[in-house]
This record gives sequence, structure tokens and C-alpha cells, in this order.
Amino acid sequence: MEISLEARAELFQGAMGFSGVSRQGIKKLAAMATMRRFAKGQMVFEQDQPCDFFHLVASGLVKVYICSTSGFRMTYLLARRGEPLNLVGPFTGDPRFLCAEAMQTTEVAHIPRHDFVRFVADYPVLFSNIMAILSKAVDSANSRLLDMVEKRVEERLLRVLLTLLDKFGSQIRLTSAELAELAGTTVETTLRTMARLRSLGIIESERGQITIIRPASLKNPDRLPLWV
Amino acid sequence: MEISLEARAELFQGAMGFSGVSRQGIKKLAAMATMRRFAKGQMVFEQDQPCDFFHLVASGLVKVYICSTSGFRMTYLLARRGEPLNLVGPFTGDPRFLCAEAMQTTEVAHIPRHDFVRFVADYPVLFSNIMAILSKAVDSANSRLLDMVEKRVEERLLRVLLTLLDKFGSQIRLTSAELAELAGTTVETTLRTMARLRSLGIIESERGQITIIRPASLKNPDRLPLWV
DNA sequence: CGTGGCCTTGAAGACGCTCAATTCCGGTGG
DNA sequence: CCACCGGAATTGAGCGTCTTCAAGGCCACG
Repeated sequence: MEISLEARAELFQGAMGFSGVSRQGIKKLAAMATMRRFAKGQMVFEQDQPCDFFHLVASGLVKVYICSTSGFRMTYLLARRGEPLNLVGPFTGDPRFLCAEAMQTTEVAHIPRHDFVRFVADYPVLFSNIMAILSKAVDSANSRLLDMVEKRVEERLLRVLLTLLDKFGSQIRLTSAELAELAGTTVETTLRTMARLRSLGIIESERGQITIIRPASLKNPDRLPLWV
Repeated sequence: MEISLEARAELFQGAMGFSGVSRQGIKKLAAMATMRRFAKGQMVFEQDQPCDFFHLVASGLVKVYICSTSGFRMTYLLARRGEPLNLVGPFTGDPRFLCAEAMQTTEVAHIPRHDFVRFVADYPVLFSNIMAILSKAVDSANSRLLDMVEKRVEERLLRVLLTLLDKFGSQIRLTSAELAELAGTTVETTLRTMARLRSLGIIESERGQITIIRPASLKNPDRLPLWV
């Protein structure tokens, strides 16, 4: 975990929500941060734990999800390098019910929540940056709510695929179980739907890997893409 | 609409999210605000309009909802005196897809968004207040997402009733259509479910009015109440 | 070569939506 | 004062979408 101050500064420099912070500020951030490595499947933080740190992904991929008492999961966010895991939590410190789990070998930068909050107070531009991000997150959550009520699984999956296409390109390395958690459905239904999309020539898929063949077929900009 | 500066100050004094602001700050807020009256059914703001004002309800009741292209609505928030309608919007100014509609004769205070943002920058306590509120709102939205996927209509309605009970007391003056929009279902299903609850002796209902007879029956604190 | 994770497919059944018809109530206007 | 009209509440029937349960095959990795 011996990552240089310089490398950490570079991470924050390009991170989502930190644009507009002076070079000097970035250095302060880098000095406050500690790095930690997570293996695939390891939890970065768990449900109902108080929030003591701000987390920023440095490498790898982390999924943030909500989990019901009955064990049903809904993936909320797929975060890679430069993306924060918990923008809201540090301000209150209260436990939420989000969990974050590494999907690959992953490195995450941690900043103690009080340091982070103090820093934001010193750099008001962060305030509006954060608000802009939250605004998208709230809209995305609301939009998904509508989808869950009135859209069929196929449309929800198409929307998820479109979003993943925008973010990760046409090669998507996810299992059907992971897709199901993104679309809010079961593995079986996901598989059946993917089979249909495959027969339509829209996608190809192998074990743990989906390739989008005809991106144009997904573009039905009824509404904005999700924020994943 | 000739409401005294004093009365406006009193409104902001007790408003959600403004605790901790000095008496002097409250006066500044009151000076920036203008009041406007809305009749039942009138829109306070509409979908896809740029956000130019911060809105705070002074009297009456406003529902904030999202609306899909197919016309399906989902009520997001019932705001009464002292509750803000759009905490996020003023910071970016971008159009969102929320609408706000007066459910009764209602008075709303408006503050130009730039004035509001500048004010928040001057009173950092507002920052954490707003974050605390947003935190609840995001959790509530996520929690509803889970409910939509895995809970049946009856459970969702019970959860809505429990939330309304906490906020408005055991006398709830809403129609079944309004309940349906809160629970994310149709009027017919709502009616059928309410009939079942009535036969169980949990509620009584007349035209446009529901009375919760046995509040204890609703308390199944599987998870936190919604934020309405 | 065995085990576990992932993919696949079938069949059954439930939940809730849609459509439709009817009644009830309150307010409005003649 | 009565008749009408529109919104609200009810209830029935039909049906589509998904979930659930179950069984089997495939692939990778230890």
C-alpha cells in the first residue's frame, strides 16, 4: 500500500466532484488519505455501520447496493477509479443502509469524515460539485422507481445495458446475477430476456461477458440514462 | 399577499433545514422571499423547467411527484408549512423532472436561486442541515425501490399509512387515487386493499378520509418509515 | 476429476393491472 | 327544492408478466 503522495494527488485531481480545487487543496486531500486494498468479494463498508470515512475508488471496481431484510439486493452504483462511494454519509456520520463490495481487486482511498467535512467547508466549490452529483443520483433513483412500477423487465434491462454501454463500452464483464441486481429482477428472468435479445442480434454473450452488437437498438431516449 | 416581514421571518425560523441560523440571517432570508398563493390543483413548478427559485411552503399542502411519459405518477413528498420543495435544484438550476402541485389553497415562499445559494455559502450550518435532509431523502427513495421490487401492494400501502400516521396523525384526508400514487399502484388495487384493511378493523374510511383505528397493527418496523 | 459457480429451460401459479359497469355523494344550476 | 353531473368508491372478470421451484448442462479451477 506504499503509494506515493504524488500518486494520491493525481487520483484526487481527476476524481469526480473535485474539479475546481486548487493544486494546493488537492495536495492537502492527498495528505489526509490512506489507501487500502480489497480482494474480490470483500466489503468496503457494510449496512448500518456509522460512517467514519469518505471513500474514493483508486483502482478496480466496487458495487454499492441496498439490501433488504429478506436478502434481496439492488445495485445502486458501480464505481471505478475516481468515483466516490459515499458523498452524503460523511456529513452526518449516521449509519445508512448502503453496502459496498469490491467486485475485483480494488484499491480505495479513505479520508476521515471530519477531515473531509472540514475540507469541503474550506473549498465551497466542492459544495456545488457535490450537489450536482447528488442531484443526478436522486433523479436516477426516482427514475428507477418509475421504471420498477410501469416498465417491464425487458425495458429495464435495456436501460441498464444502455447505461453500462455509455460507461464501460460495448464489452460488459458482468454475470447475469449482477445484471439482475441492477435491473431489479431475478436471475432466471434476466437469462430469458438476454436470450431474446441475443436472438434479436442485439447482443452476444458468453459466460460472464456480454457484448453489445447493435448499440443503436438500445437508444430509446425516453428518459435520461441511469447513474451507475 | 401582503404578509409582513415579521411573519416571513417566523416561517423561516421554524422551517425544516434552517435551524442554527442566526436571527439576523433569518431576517435576511425573509427579506429575499416573496410569497405566492396557489389554488387547489395549481402547479407550483413543472417538469423540465429550469429551477430559478427555492420554494418553501408557508401554508396548505403541496405534493411533489415524478411523472413518466406515459402519465404514470408517483408522489414523492407531501410538504406542509415549513417544508422545502426543492433543496437540490437551486444549486444547479438545471431542470429536473419533479413537479409540485398544490393539494389545497396554499402559500409558498420563493427565493431567487442565486440569492439562496449565496446565503447557504454564508451560513455553512445550512450545508450540513441540507445534507442531513438529502441523506434521508436518498435513503427513502432507495428503500422505496426495494419495496417496489419485493413487497406486495398491501405491505407498501401499510408502510404509506404508517408514514402518514406519523406525520399527519390518525385522520388522513386523502383519496384513494392519492394513496395509490404514494404506494405506486392503481386506484382499484388500492380500494381493494383498503377494503381488506377495513374488514380487519385496522382502518375506517369514508369519502376522502381515512381513519387509522389500530395504529399498532401498522408498526412492523422492518425498516425506517418513508420520508414524505 | 470433482465441485462450485454460472447458464439454461420448463411448468405452474400468483399478484396485480386493465377494462368495464354500477353506485354513491356533493356541489351546482335551473 | 330538485335534477344533474363529475369525482370518488366498489366490485367483477380476464389475463399478462414475473416469480418460484425444479432439473439439468456447461465450464473453470483446484
